[in-house]
Amino acid sequence: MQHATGSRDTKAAIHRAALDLFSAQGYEKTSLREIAEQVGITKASLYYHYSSKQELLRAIIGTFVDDLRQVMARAEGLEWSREAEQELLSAYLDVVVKHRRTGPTLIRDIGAVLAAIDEDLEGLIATSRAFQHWLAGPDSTVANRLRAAAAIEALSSAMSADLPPEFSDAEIHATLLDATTALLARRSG
Amino acid sequence: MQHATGSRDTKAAIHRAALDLFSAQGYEKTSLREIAEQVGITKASLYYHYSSKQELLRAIIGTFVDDLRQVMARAEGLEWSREAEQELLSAYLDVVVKHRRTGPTLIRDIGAVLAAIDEDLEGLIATSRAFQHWLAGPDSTVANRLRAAAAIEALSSAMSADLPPEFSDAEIHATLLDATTALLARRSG
DNA sequence: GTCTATAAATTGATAGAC
DNA sequence: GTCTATCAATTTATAGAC
Repeated sequence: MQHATGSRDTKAAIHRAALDLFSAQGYEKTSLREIAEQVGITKASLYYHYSSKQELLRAIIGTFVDDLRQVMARAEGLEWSREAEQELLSAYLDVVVKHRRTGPTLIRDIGAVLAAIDEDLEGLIATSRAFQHWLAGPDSTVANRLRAAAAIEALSSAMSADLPPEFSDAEIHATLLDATTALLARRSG
Repeated sequence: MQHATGSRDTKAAIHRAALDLFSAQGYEKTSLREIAEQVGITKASLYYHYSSKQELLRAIIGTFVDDLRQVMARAEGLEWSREAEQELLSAYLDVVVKHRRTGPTLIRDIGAVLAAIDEDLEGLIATSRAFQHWLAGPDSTVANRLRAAAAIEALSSAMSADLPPEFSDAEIHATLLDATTALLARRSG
């Protein structure tokens, strides 16, 4: 151990405190003073580890948005089939389950998140709409697009529902894939 | 017309601008300067119509949270049955569909909303958890509670999905009730 | 690596003229 | 009803000592 109480611990403690506070109060409403206070250091020390509030948010979000975007982008130009749909739903669930602890921050402060990671917002919205359209199936009526939107919302319950720790990621995955498939089976056309 | 360009118009314009900006950026990130600018008046004039930022938020939210709480509270002490479930899901959908235009603000800034309406947060969370537990059905396993959470998320897609105006409230209601029922039919036990 | 001190900007809100 | 002017508080961020 080179760092008994060294910089790694402090940096990790800041990360943890920020995740807790962002999840509980939201990004905008949480000040760096508050984070520093919880860690037991001053604001200035916090700036030694993270050069800005946005960089702290970036460290928390990690690759969540990019992972999600990549999965949705796989629908572009892909012909719809039940098999392809199962594959994409499963991949989407993999991402959501993997990052589910940072989910509340992502959902609640999507604006701040997108500003922080400097994603192409227009492109992301377009990709999201295209994915929803694809998930509506071969007959993409308004009702079927609404069912697709409901399905995507249902998948995101992996982030919002607080589940006991003994319920594994695999069980969450299987339960929500099954539930979403049943929902989508109601598509008409 | 007693008020050609009178106070009613300005107050309504403030309401509209605030709803737009809160929905697009969130409550915390939107300043009163920004709202006043969009309306074409000064902050001071805004304060003539609304005595605080919280009161402006209250005017936008209206009875949404209270309506939702009342529906969820109906599950307390009610024995579960398919018929009762359909009734409560339908009532829940009525509320969500009715208030769907203010949905984004409600979801994104739930903390600010609760602070503004001074609801009993503890009680609301308890009611929400109890409703989810009830919706899990007679065999309330962890998996079934997750399915219930997914169902509730699916219902809220009435707020997030942007649908063409010719798609009626009744159609949204019917589509989501059907989809959610199919999802819940996957409950085990 | 952490501190004190402070800068620079923005915010919600108020006083008072017109 | 709307304005100008301003207040008090808070925020993100930086400078420089230790």
